[in-house]
Amino acid sequence: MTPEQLSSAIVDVLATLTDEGSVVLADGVPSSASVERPRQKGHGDYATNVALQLAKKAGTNPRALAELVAERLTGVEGIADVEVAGPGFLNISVDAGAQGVVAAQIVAAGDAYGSSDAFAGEKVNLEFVSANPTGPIHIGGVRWAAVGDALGRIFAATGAEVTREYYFNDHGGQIDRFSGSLLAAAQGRPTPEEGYGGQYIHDIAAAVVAQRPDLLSLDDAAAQETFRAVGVDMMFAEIKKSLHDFGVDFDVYFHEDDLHRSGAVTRAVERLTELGNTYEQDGALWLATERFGDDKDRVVIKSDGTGAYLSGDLAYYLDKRERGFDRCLIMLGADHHGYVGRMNAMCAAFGDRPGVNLEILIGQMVNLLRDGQPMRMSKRAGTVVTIDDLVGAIGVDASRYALARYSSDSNIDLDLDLWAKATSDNPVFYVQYAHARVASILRNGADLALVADPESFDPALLVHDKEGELLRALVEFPRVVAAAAELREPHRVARYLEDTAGSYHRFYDLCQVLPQGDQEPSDLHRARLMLVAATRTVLANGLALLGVSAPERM
RNA sequence: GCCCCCGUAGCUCAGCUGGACAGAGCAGCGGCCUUCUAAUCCGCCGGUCGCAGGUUCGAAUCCUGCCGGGGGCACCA
Repeated sequence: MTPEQLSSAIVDVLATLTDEGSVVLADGVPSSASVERPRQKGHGDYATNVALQLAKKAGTNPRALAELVAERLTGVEGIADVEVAGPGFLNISVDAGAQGVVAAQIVAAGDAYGSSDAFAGEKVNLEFVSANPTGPIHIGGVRWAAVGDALGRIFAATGAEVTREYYFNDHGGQIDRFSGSLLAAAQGRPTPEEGYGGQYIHDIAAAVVAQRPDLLSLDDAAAQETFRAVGVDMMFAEIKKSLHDFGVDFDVYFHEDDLHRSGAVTRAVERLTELGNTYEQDGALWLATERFGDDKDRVVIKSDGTGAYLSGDLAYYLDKRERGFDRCLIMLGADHHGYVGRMNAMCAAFGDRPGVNLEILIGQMVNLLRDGQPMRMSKRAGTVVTIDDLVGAIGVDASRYALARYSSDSNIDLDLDLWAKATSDNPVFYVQYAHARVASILRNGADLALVADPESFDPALLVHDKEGELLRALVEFPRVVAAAAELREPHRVARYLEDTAGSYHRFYDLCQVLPQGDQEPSDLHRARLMLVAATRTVLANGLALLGVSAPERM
């Protein structure tokens, strides 16, 4: 018996009561009832507040309505007990057998367990990281690499068709500053004002020179052009490799420069002009974003005739829509939150719906702590912490887990010393250890010729407190995944896994799974083995959604 | 000045989109290993949910105003 089944059982009872006239609901019978795991022990396996929510519409008091529902619900198969409590809660206890059968269902579903069709048929475009190719990816970009990729996996699990995109800003002035910095480094001059410093600039400059030895005999303009052409590609290859090593690969690397060269920018601007949303002033072309909720109007074509940064975004958005994406999500750091207003306004100016067709997610800043002290970062001094630094310090699994474990709304302080530890302080180890323990039992069981077998599985034997607790945790998984997709909050999966790992560890502590010594395997051993196998399915599937490995041994 | 995010136990954070006496991990104190991996488990200690109003049968959760922290307010990208 799952919470979903319980919900429809409650709805059925309400329908029956309505049909026979003992209850009259103003808005009719709801399509579902909220079913939750109570926090408090002694409040049953599940609790629902339907009576509290419907009492007013039924023109009665909550407890009276609850009593009516409880009476009918008690007779439903699989439900062991129903109590009315407090102001009108229904506390429901489920039959061990009805609860236990889900273990076999989870094992049968395997990799697909947790998936749903909540977003079936939707084409979702996820744009994230999109760091400028002027340096390695720093810590802020890494947060989105972890969170964005996890979100992509979660969306895919809910049936969406997901495309991951990286917008490659290879058009504007920062590329000039980058190539200028390479040239200066190659010539042994100091980093130009507004340029990029750091060891990587020297490394790339040297690599470019090695590839093009003739370079230094060219005049500065030609040399810089070569540094641009070759250096940007090298930088980009390095970024791609770092991301790949991090377990993140994009389906599309979109070049801003292409939008300008192909005329896509011109077309997008023309479209907005046809819609009456642009005007000329001071020699520039403006987009009237203020009428769509932005603070003020924005320049699209600068007075020198070149496109402002926004012009690329316009064209890029239009391009995504023309490629058939219903939902375009863009993930940005908090330092870009000023963009949200104009981007949403731009979306509306095209006649689309902001928040639906275009959704901008803002992630707050990440600080790193070492020895309890914040690490100072400076782009000019080249003391930026990069993706490779982070992975080098704590590894891919801990990096991804640590970054995906917190709400993106919070700025976070990551203690590198903690996340590097292989101890229980470190949440990723807690979860992975649970998986390793599961794997170990399954291995040992196999040695005894014991496997989780649906034929011999008797779910009614799983009557222990900790078995029930674990089963109820496992059953939550699909709801958690769906909520994580709906709310764009991958951290819910991580928190859920910690909770479930805890339930497993407690079960493990009190319930012996395998026969000991010369003991003959009993049906209880087999039933518990099925529960363990189901736990493996959930932990492995959950970790996979976060892009974190599920080790067989630790 | 305006905009966005945050403010919950000593620390780091959850809190199922308003529900029952506020949760977890760590830190502190105290327990359990001849038995499936003790990186686990159990108990104790610990909170005016920043402050003040409001909405509600019910508020950490919604609204308003303050206070504190972080990040932004270019014809840069």
